Amino acid sequence: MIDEQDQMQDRGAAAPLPTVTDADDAAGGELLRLDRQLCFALYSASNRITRLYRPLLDKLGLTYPQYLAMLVLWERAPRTVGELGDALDLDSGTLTPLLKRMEANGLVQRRRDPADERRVIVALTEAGTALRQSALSIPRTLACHFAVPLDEVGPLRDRIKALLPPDKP
Amino acid sequence: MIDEQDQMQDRGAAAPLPTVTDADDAAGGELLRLDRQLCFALYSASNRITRLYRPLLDKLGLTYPQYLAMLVLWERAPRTVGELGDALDLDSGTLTPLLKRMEANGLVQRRRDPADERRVIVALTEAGTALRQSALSIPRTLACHFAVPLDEVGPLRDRIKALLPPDKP
DNA sequence: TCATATTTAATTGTGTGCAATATAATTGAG
DNA sequence: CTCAATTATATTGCACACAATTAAATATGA
Repeated sequence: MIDEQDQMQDRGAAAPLPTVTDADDAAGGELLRLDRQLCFALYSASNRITRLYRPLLDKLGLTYPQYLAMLVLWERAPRTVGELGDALDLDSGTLTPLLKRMEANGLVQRRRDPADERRVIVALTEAGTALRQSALSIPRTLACHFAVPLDEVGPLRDRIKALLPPDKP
Repeated sequence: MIDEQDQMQDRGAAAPLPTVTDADDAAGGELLRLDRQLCFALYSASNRITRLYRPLLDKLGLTYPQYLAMLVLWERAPRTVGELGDALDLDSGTLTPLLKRMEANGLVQRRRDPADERRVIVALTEAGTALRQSALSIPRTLACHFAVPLDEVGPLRDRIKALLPPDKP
């Protein structure tokens, strides 16, 4: 009853979304609304987080993707470009120039693997290893910006990780 | 007891993360692990979704950010560049060239607002309006890739949207 | 009114992302 | 053993993102 009345009210008044009709809805029209997009929520949140990291990472001389690469290398180094790409889900077209910039900044060293000259081994320099100390406070600093209870961050992260299966089988 | 034994076991064996110690953990060291990063989950999921959209959007002659701009314009057009930027959380440095490419492709028209020459009004062309029909099937097609029950997509999306407050107050 | 401040886009420069392609090294079938 | 696939990385070209700056138009206040 109430629902039907509300619907008729919406039709009767000037439609805020003139392209949306019953047939349109059946075809998927209302699924095109921006506020219904999970993908836009992810895209927008990712952009926003990168902006939050920037002032912190500027002090370390890192960009956000470079910071992610350092996280991987701080866990285990040296690694090949391919291993780094697997960990970060990035290809060589992204990583090669990124790693060259990091090498120019003295954080990593790149060299061919003598055992297989196709591979390039990425190792941390002294400066790269030492930089980890300056990064220790970053996760907690950033978490202060989250408008969600801390105990919900873990479950939310795992939900997002479960959303899409790996695409390089 | 068991916890302490486990810890000592970890110490005794070759440490998989040699930089991680008690003092390090206290300082936030384990928070640097990539698999603990909410931000990387978002970053990676966003990249992956863009790759999933690409083959679908190629058929419409759109990139993923261009598709998002079209979603906004399909809901209400014309709009100014600023309104588009508010909706998408993007600035003119991103939107101006993006909209120029869309104009070159015949999807939108850009013109100065006669009432305020600072503003640029972005309107849909016939082709831009018509393209919506071809996009109707996209959300459902993409949802098939989600490894999460459909009734959890909405709550997950709202959780992500609530994570970070708007940064342009 | 008129100089100053604010607003709105555009421009510039750097750093990603990624498809497509290229190149060089290694593997493997015959 | 050899040469055609395969593998690992690099290169090229295009399209974002965004900080910083510029430029033009409008609003504002003394």
